[in-house]
Amino acid sequence: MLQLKVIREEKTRILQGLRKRNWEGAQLKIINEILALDDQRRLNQKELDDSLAEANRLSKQIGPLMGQGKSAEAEPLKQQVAQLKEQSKQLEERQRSIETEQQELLYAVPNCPHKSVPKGKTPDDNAVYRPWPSPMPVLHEGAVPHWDLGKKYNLFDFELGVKLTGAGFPVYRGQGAKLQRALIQFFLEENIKAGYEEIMPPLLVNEDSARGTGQLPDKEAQMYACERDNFYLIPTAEVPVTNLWRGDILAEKDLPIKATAYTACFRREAGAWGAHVRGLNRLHQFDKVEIVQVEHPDNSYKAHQQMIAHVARIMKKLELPYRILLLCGGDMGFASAKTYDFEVWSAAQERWLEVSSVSNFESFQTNRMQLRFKDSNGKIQLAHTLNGSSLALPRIVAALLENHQTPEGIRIPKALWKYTGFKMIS
RNA sequence: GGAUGGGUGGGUGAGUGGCUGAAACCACCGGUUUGCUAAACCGACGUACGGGGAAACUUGUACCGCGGGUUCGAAUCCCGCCCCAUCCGCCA
Repeated sequence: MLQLKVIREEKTRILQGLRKRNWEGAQLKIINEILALDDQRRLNQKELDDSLAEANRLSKQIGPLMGQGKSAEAEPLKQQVAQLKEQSKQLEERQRSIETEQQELLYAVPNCPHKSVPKGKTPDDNAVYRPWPSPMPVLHEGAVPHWDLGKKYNLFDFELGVKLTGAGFPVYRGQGAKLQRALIQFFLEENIKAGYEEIMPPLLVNEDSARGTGQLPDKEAQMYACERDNFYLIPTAEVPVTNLWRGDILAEKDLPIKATAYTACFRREAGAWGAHVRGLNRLHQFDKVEIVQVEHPDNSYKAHQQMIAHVARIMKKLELPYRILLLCGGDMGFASAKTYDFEVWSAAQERWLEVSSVSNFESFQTNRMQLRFKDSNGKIQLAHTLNGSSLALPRIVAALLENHQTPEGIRIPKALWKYTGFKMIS
């Protein structure tokens, strides 16, 4: 969530940013409501503190009096304290209700887009930040989509997944299974080479963690929940990995923290099914390697660019056509200040598929999870967090199969050979 | 699932209901001393939200797992919850 201090001090900038997210009159009023509540909160706190201070002062006099046996003199003091206490209780209740209301409003406000984020309402308004520079690949006669290739070479099986679990839970097998493992290994190794520490986190997290990265309270419907134990299956490794530092106050020299993790990801995606979800395009369970950075606010945008360059390098090694989009205000995630999407070309479906979303959240997540650092002046400030996929497997597999298919079989890019152990799927 | 013991500052760990925001030690930071390093010594050393101040800083309140209660006054007493450790059972 946005920092109160920032809303107070940079209201104009925040309002401008929210307009970029297509917020209008009524919604924008929330900002004023938050600020009005803040004035109330501060006023009320002063009153409360004064009341408590007076009660403390009087209480301190009572002890000695009782010790000296002057209970008659203590009696009126006791009554005064009792009165103050009653008053404090009311003020405290009021304070609590103000804070709750303010908190709820703050939760409803998305991150303020960076000034470089373009205006726009839908995915069509996203800017192509880096187009694919070469001509699109031309497939041979009789080329087919990945779901047919999967069947033909026995790489994955959706019917079996339905038998075991339900739709959206594919079973990978044979070279298909090994390809998954090879990609995971490849991505992790690339990330480690780039200075990321490998993390293998739990796949179930508690409520605090889900709240820390912003999955709760709003996106409850997206996560699978184990109600009995109050755990959630992670929708992305971002959740457990970022929460590793929840509540910490880091030293400035600890920054940046760079972490990578492979995990299975679980998404309910309720109601999102329909067109364009065939095959591996959209699943309830999928594999993903994630990169996360905790950065100094001064460096987070530089880090953002480095992450993009890093993901681009991996895409290149996979020999797949891709482009990078700069998302418009209307298409950005709730918590993000700036997001680049990587899209891979699916040659048989003839459309772009999102395979990575690299975002700078600035202090939106860290404010919620109180992830801070002590700067060189000894001041404590919120760190910035960034994350991105490097990469999500299913659509990469789809593109890989489709783009690299030949009449003789599917060509495996050279970078993967040492992980797959085979150069062709046939 | 059963039994027992625990949750105090970055860590270890004291704490008879008022003098405890909290001893001591370690770590960290600043300094002194010393060819260098080490050691020794001295000092500072929590967080949040308010008030005052341009700032350094100062001041109020809250916080000893969380939430309630008793009391003029709670880290300390009472109740509920959560979490952790160990042992037993089950188990890859």
